[in-house]
Amino acid sequence: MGRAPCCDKANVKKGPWSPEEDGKLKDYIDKYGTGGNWIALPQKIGLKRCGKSCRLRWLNYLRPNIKHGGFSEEEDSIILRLYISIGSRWSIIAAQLPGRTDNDIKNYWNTKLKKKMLGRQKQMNCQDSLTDSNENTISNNNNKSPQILSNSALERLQLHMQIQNLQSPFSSFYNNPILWPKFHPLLQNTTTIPDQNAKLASQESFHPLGVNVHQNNSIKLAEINNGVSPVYSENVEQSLNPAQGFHPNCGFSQDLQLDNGSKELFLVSNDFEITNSSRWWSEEVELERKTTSSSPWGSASVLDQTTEGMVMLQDYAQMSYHSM
DNA sequence: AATCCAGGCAACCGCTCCGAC
DNA sequence: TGTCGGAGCGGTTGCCTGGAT
Repeated sequence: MGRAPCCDKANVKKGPWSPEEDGKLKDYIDKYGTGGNWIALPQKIGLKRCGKSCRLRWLNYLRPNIKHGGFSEEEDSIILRLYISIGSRWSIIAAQLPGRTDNDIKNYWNTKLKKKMLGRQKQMNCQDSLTDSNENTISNNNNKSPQILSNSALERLQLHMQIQNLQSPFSSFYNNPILWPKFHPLLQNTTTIPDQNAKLASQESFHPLGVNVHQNNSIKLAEINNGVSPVYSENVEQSLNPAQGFHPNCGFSQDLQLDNGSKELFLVSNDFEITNSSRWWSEEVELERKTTSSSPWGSASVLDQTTEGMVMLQDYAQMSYHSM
């Protein structure tokens, strides 16, 4: 038995907003605010729109100081680093970019930035298949059978495979579905765990990388954000709270240490050499990386590529349970 | 000039969260 | 403590536009 719809679908207008509708909505909110009830708002104004639609229109388009398009390199790097760190939490990412909306950032990532970062993906897959046919059997199977996974899952899996390259000394170890069947992307669907807590609990025991990541190069997430201001907001802090669904310990409880006392998130990185075959970002980005004194990921030189990979893999672990 | 196709983006859908009762 | 309903979020859809053929 589903929920009652939030509005009368039959009598609600859909599709693009007209300038008149925009004007009505903006004028009303400028004068009276939203009144804390989006559902009732369209009736007050006389708009034949769903309240949710009004809210979306206001937040994404009519709200003052909204910026559209023209993302700067700095914004690119912030988006990239946050996506790697926390995944597709667009609202949290948007909170770090004044004037940007979550929808804008989401669209920008899906249409441009992601492609930029995955630019070398195909080429690298070809190289990998020549050098390590055994290890890439699963990857090749994915390429041949995209229907097995959704496009997004496949894409994340491809990113994941790149991270495995980053962790090359152990990749064949933890990529082995026999050793880690519960967490293998192609096998995890065969594992039935009744509730999310059980999934999270089971992930806590997954430490394939724990054997080599404990070194002393701690960084503060705040420093990732160009050292200007803490990258986390109250929302981020909330999202990092296991009770709120984000589990910082997903597979990496010893790598991610949440210090609630100081309200700073510490990540632990390790050092290793970046080679062409282990690089997952595009040629374009790599060129920039080599030609600039600071990291192309922004001024956060403390965020080495290893950390990028580590946190992205953690994020992948998150994705895994969401897709189950 | 007409058609096709891919990219970009606004908007919708359905789900979860969370506060009020 | 449980239920209800609004708010918020992320994924997805579908339309529009511009470039290629």
